[in-house]
Amino acid sequence: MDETHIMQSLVGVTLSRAVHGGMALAPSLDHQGSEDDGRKQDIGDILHQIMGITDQSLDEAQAKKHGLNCHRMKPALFSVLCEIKEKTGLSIRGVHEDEAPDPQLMRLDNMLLAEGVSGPEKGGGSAAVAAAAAALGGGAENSIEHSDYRAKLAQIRQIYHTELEKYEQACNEFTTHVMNLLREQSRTRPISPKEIECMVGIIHRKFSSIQMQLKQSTCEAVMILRSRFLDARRKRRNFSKQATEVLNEYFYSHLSNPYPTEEAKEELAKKCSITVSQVSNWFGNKRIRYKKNISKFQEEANLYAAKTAVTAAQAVAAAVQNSQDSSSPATPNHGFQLKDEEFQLDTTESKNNLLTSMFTASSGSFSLSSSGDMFMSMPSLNGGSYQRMQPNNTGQPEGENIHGIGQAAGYSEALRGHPLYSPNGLNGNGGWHEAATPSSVTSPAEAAGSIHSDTSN
DNA sequence: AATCATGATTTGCG
DNA sequence: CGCAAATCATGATT
Repeated sequence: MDETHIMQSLVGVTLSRAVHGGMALAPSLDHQGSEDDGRKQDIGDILHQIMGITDQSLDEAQAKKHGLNCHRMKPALFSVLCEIKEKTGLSIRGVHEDEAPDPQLMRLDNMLLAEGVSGPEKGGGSAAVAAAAAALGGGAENSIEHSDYRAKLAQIRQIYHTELEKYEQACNEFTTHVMNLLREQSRTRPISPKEIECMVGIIHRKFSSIQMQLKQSTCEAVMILRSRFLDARRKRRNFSKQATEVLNEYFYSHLSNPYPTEEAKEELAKKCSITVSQVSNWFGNKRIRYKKNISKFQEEANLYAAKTAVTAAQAVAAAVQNSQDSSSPATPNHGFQLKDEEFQLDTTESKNNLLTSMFTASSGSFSLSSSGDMFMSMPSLNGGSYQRMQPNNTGQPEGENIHGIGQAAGYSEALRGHPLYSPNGLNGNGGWHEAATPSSVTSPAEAAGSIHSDTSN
């Protein structure tokens, strides 16, 4: 509106100046199409005419202007204009000196900074990417997505900066032009420096609103990019083998109560480089799918139970130093061969210590309330935190104690197949294990027995 | 391409 | 809010 008007006059001024200053327009158009002389002649004629008109009108305008400036009534007119202006008092009207920070703009700025779009060239960006990666879970396997994400982010950043610079430049240019124009006009009408300042302020505000739009759309683009890359559902990745291993180990060793506490979830999440909610998801899925048909998971259960058992057995062996048994030379892992994986005893140390103390303290039966969870709770260093009694399974702990040997019952819960329960799940009351498989499990039962005897003696 | 496996989400309950 | 169950959606396998 106003600006366009100003712009037009501004263009007029600059053009007239350029022409008046002796800049020839002809040369730039002269050297094209040199083959057709007649036509060139025509063009030349037209050009001459145009130039003539321009010169003429310019001179005319200039003369008029000069005449006006030199008119004897001019000072009087000027003073009248000043008076009117002062009376109407529209000189410094609506000057927003307060420079409102605009919370929304601040928000956008902060976000862009956090996303690494603005701010330091690479540092912030990679940090944001790293955070995104952490949220996504998984360590090294999704580095491809990282680079993809980073590339796209860099692209956005590039566009953002280019546009921002363009706006900045355009703003400055325009401001300069307007200021020149106003200064020029101040000779014929009263314009105070304050007014020029005000005008500049208006221009800046206009441009900053455009900038905000840019920031807004950039933010939007980043959000879309983020959601696209972080929406795990769209790009589902299987957990790493090791993570599944850890989770399964926990699950099967806590089969009687596979509900990890918040702390346990955090621990598992850390171990598996996944998020806590992913751990929760995993256990949710696992529980439901295990329960749905246990037979399908029997093999897996045996495997992990065996693994735990052997792990424990090894630990026990190490602790006891084959001092007291020797009564059962049968090979400990007879019934279940560990397939291929080796299990890391990263916490063997603590386990050994604990087992040692257990054994040295008492060789009899341990009346630990939830011995079933014992062996897995050991490595977690915070011992009892995993033990959460399920109100429904009232019969369980005692049952294990009936067994007499806490350790054996502990790590071979799955192996035993819960012989103490009625086959078809005595608890239809909604508790875990209402459909526990009967002792069908079994084949490794002897193995459990062997270990049992191993350790108990 | 069918099918299964599996992680994530939605829905409904207490 | 945490869970179970149903469901969706994608990855892997055949």
